[in-house]
Amino acid sequence: MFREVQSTVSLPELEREIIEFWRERGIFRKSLQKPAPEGNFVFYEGPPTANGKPGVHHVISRAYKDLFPRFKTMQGYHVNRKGGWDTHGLPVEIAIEKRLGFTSKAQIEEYGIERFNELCRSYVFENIQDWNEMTERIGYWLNLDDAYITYDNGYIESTWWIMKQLFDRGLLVEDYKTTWHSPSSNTTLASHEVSLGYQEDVEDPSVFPKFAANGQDLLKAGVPPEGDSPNVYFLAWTTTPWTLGANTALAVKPGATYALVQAPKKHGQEAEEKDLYILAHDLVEQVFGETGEVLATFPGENLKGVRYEPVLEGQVPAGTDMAAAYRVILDDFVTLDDGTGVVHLAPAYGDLDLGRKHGLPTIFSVSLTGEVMPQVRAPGTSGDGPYAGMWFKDADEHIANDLLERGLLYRSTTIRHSYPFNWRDGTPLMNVAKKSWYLRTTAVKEQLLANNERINWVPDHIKHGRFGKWLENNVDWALSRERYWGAPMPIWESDDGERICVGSVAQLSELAGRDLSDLELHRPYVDEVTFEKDGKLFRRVPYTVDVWFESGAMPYAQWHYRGEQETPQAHEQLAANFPADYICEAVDQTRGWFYSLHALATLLTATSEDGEPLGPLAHLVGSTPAYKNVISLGHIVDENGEKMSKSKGNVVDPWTVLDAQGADALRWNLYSSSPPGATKRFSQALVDETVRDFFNTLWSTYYFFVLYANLDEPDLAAAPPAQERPLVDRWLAARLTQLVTEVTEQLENYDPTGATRNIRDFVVDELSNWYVRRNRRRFWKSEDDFDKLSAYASLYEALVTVAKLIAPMAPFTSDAIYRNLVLSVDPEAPESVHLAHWPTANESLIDRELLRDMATLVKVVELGRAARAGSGVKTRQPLPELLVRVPTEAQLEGLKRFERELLEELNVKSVRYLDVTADFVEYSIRPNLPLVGKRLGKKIPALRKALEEIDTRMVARNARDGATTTIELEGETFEFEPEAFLLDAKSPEGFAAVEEEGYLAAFDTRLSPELLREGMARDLVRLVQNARKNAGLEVSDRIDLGLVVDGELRQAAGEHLERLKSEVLAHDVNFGELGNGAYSESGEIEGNSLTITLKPVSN
RNA sequence: GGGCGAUUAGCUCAGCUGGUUAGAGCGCGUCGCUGAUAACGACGAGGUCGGUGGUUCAAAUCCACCAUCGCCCA
Repeated sequence: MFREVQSTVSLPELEREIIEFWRERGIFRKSLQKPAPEGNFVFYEGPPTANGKPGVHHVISRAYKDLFPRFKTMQGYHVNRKGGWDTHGLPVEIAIEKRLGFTSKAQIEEYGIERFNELCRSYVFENIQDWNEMTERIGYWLNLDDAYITYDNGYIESTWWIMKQLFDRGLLVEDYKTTWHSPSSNTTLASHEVSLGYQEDVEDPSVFPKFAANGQDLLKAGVPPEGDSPNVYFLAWTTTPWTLGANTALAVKPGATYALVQAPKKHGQEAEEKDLYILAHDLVEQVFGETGEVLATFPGENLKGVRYEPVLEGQVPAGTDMAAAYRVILDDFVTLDDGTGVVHLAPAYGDLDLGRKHGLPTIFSVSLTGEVMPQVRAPGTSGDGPYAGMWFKDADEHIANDLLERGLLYRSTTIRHSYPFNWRDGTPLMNVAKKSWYLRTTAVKEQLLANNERINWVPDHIKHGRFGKWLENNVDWALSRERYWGAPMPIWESDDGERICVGSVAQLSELAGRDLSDLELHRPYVDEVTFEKDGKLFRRVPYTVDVWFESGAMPYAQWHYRGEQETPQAHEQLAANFPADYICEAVDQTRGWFYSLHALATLLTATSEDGEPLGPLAHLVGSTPAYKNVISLGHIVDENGEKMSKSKGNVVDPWTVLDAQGADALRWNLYSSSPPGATKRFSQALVDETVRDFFNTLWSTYYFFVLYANLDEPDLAAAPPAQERPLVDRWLAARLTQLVTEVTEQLENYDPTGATRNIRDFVVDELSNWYVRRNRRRFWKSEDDFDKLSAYASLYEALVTVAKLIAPMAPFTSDAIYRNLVLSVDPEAPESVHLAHWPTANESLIDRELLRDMATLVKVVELGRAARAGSGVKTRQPLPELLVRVPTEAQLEGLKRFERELLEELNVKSVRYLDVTADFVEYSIRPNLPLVGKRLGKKIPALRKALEEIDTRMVARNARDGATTTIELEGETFEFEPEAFLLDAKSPEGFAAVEEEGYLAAFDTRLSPELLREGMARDLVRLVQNARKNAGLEVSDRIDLGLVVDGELRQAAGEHLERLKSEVLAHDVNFGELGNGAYSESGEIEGNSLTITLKPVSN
């Protein structure tokens, strides 16, 4: 009937069979083609780069990605899972540079961009085979045949189209940008390259330049003129003297107190002349020690706008308006922790954003190759300055010395701090403003925030935390890169600065006057395309585009979408696949892909306040974020909470786990061990525990069913409807229904942790260790066909439903169970669980009272087991009577429905139900705090005291009768409903009893000879069963049994002969030995020795 | 330096809007049970709920500060 099932299973082996089956029968393809009455569920694959071997962290994100498309497919959605590969970017270039032994960009150009990019192109798919194998092995269904690849011409052309849209709206502009620049190789470094090169404990100058304040302005500012000295200086502090020529402002802190101080002209020359200084009052002592005398104090605000003299001039670009320069500004970024509280600002070298904020001009002191410019000289002098051409770090000392000499430096010393260096050649970096192309995301900041409100973040704190804060502090997106292996920026420029942004190959062909449809859109080929327009020659700007822009363009570029040039079908395709219903990546993508998708979608779908389309996609899809639900995964660490890294040797290779425990166990462990956003501790041991705890239990339940169903061949189609089955079956149906409802809701809320834990508890605790254990006799013993068929049908339905519920999480095991159970009964059913429909809950099966009563039974059984253990009487020995008390009358009545289960489970002959006020039960009473706490407030301690002295039996009676109890507390009278109190029943004297929260179970342990003999009979059964097992018999084999027993034991065996025979499937029982090669073994029961002989007989 | 998150038993984790005696699984010990289960059941050992202070009749839970770890940014 069903395919035979082994009692233990090798999941990895099973999974390989299922993979083979999926492949042969094209199950994934069929899941895409099956009817989708619910429409599209859109999933976006965040593209990985296939250059390295995939690790556990890749497995985890793919496991989470896979779950929801499977779930939604079963719910009747169509889920197109287009794969994708990220191919461009600096890490690829660096890998190639490393292979070629290059340390600078010049070497790349010398080698040839064409050859270099060719190496990059082949490198990015170096490990594609490993990726594909891993993807298939873990059951990640993704359409890899039709994957998008970011280096494809079509993909690049789509990014061009997007850039043109933004350029035309004035959102793609060129401006200065602060970058970490390596003057040794004249290159901007990417942020992660910068962090590679940070060095601790670097010695740098620490100088205190003196900027002469304008006396008139000071007067106006209310700073009192003091003494004879005409010179009042702002005392600043800097570690980069080479930037002093680029100074255009000084900043002070609003709200802070500043001081006018008289102190020596130079540090360490106390006896000499004094100067007047302005600095933060809090820092006077730190700077001057005992040598400074505070003459006056005033708020920092007073200093706003005061002019001062620069100590060095710099190179002023043509057209720069210097009117705003050399004044004091106010800004909260100024700190009073170190320095002087007066900050020297050089917008060109690190303070660009502050400069913008305060409208300061940007002037320069050092070239991009690290040489000091000739314009750097003392004000009022002319000709090339004394530092012209000097390496900028070498100039520091000369500048400091000259300023000391000119009386414009109070002190020159050194400090140790961390500073970034070029990670390749160890030369210092410069923080410098360079021209760069920006995407003006700040122009749509409000829409970015508004769209974020429409996204469901898991975990939810990301929404207003990490992501929301990032959006609130949004700065324009620096888009251009001075690199080679990337999508080229489609901007062509004439010598006089006219720019054309090209939106398609067709447009470029038109401009160039030749057909470029075969043009390879990478450097260097695209650089070779120039054209003339209006008599001017246009060349492409030398930049590539930030790879994050490409990834963010994926919703459009994966279809090679190019807006207005497209057919209606192409528009439809885009609209049907945008926005995403679900995406999932690790938390580090918050400012990566999560942001790039969000920013581009917001820009492209923007509408004006009155709903007019601004972005080119607004008319298609309206204003929308790029995704509606997003899971941001925590990172994975080893079992000690440490980051996995090769150097620590704690990296777990996914294949060791996949080969030993299998993909389902790995997936299930990932989903259930902690919520998606949590940092995950991971070890193979934990996955192994998942196998033992969940999969083995599920499998043995399934094995049990198949084993007995194949013996009995029940006609499942003829089973009575669930409502008409025995109580315990109806209970199982009710719990199963609840489970379906809950799991569906949990998955719809993107809570795989809750769903997997919920299913695990049902399968292990309720299905296996309660239902099957309690009911197993019904499967192999029942003479009652109705009862037996009900049991088979109930277990069958539970197993099939569980197989469907776990299908999205454990796609292999679920399919193996489903296929055997369902297709053996109904060959017309879908051939894979992944083509089946998600279970629906029939709420009418949820019988609340039944659920409550079973819960009561379980509780009483638990207490009963504890009481039996405490009684010293072994469980096999029947006891005469069980005494039970439960908190309410309703529960008591309900429990009576399960009396048979109670008697069997606790091996007891009868049960006595105690009235809730039964005389020999003592009570203690506690307040039900959640209920009365708020009402009583400060009177709680008084109530506790009152309850110690109250007549507990009266309260118990009131509870039974539903009457209120009146208690006076501190002069005030309170009426308490029965629920206001919790009654704990105390164990009666002389009984083996256990009580908890108003439940009580007690045993009468007086044993009669009859009961003792029954206990012996059960011992006998157990020994015979053991002997059967030792003899290597099958469960269903029938035997002839020979018993050599004496005395009490002989009598016990005689009295319970029929039971013995049926329990051990004995055809015949002889009191004597069976000869002729019968299996034989000896044992002992209660001091009586015995010999068991048995041999199988044919049925 | 800033932002976000975490910190509960030896390990992995639950603990909802403050409220009964802080729980589960694994591991450990003792006992029991077993012809579906590499299981199961009972009992036990194991916790200053990261620390300090505060609010409250009542704090693992709320507030403040601090510490450690992780991620992101500077």
